[in-house]
Amino acid sequence: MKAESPRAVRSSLRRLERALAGALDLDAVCCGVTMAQVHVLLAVEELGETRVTALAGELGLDTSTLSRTIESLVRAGIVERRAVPGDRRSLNLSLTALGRRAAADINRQGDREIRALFGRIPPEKRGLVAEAIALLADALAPGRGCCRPAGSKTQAGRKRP
Amino acid sequence: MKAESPRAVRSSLRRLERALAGALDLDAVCCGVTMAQVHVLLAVEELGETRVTALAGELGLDTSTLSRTIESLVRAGIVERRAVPGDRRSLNLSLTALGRRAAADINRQGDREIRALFGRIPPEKRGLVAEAIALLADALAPGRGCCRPAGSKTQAGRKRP
DNA sequence: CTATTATTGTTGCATAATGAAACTATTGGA
DNA sequence: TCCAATAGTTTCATTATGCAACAATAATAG
Repeated sequence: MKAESPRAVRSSLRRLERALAGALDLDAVCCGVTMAQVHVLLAVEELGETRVTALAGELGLDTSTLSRTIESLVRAGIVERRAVPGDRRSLNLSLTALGRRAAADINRQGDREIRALFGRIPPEKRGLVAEAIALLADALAPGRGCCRPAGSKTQAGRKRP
Repeated sequence: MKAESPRAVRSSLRRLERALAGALDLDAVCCGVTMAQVHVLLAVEELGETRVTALAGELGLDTSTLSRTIESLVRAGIVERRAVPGDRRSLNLSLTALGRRAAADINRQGDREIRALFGRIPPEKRGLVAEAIALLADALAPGRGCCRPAGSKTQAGRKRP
């Protein structure tokens, strides 16, 4: 089977998917925040000031999911919601001082893990892997959304008239 | 920032993680089974006859989680549990005819998506990306398990004497 | 200017996925 | 025989998530 046969690639991608969830996230989960919180926290750090809607687009999540995750980060004193002068519906999101410290901790820890990870990759392949990760992430990011699981017997959400 | 700086790599890996969950899984989710079911289904297909315990190790999941997912696949007529002659505790897992058809469908669909994905990657980079995926999956697979989220206020599980 | 429509974020409901501990049945020694 | 190890299942709690309904506000049509 050729190395880049779709089948082999998919098999590796599935392993990758599982391993990423269990490796990247857990680093941070150990630091007192959950997976979802880390994603949001670091996204806010990268984007600077944002809104719930922008963040939802960035992370590919529903605004309701984001709203709740942000609420938890606000309660934890990590994220700050500030009113936007011109529009009373919108809220600007930003990291608090505590949030910036948390981000720094998570980044330190995460960077360590990445170095450990790359330590398990042959030196002459490291550049290649780093480049491929970026290429893959770019190629995957655009296509999103498809349909919902068919296992659902009942529909979620309300139906009140 | 150098392309292979830990920070840049992590950023891409986070995007990759999200995108993978939203792309790979959803293919299959569209086919009437859930994410978790697809992982198990394809793992059983790849491994041939297995047990719950072996599968749990392979996928990095708890046996209780696997047990439930398998139960659902059995109810769906996709997986078969057969007694093992020498040991009445163990059960051999295998795909039914329906399961093999489901796997074939999922694989066809998945392969299409991989080809589409690679279509969005410059031709001269495709071999590199395929190789890197395998390298990464291998480097990530070993290290597993760490600790649990700190958000949990109460402990799960029973405490009955 | 008012009525309608769109946008922003939140809340209620349902579901999927998951781990840990307790439990059941069975097996293999000491 | 009695006890420890093993295989799988069940119970409970929790995180993460989406959809639909909602409230408040803004923007636009008439």
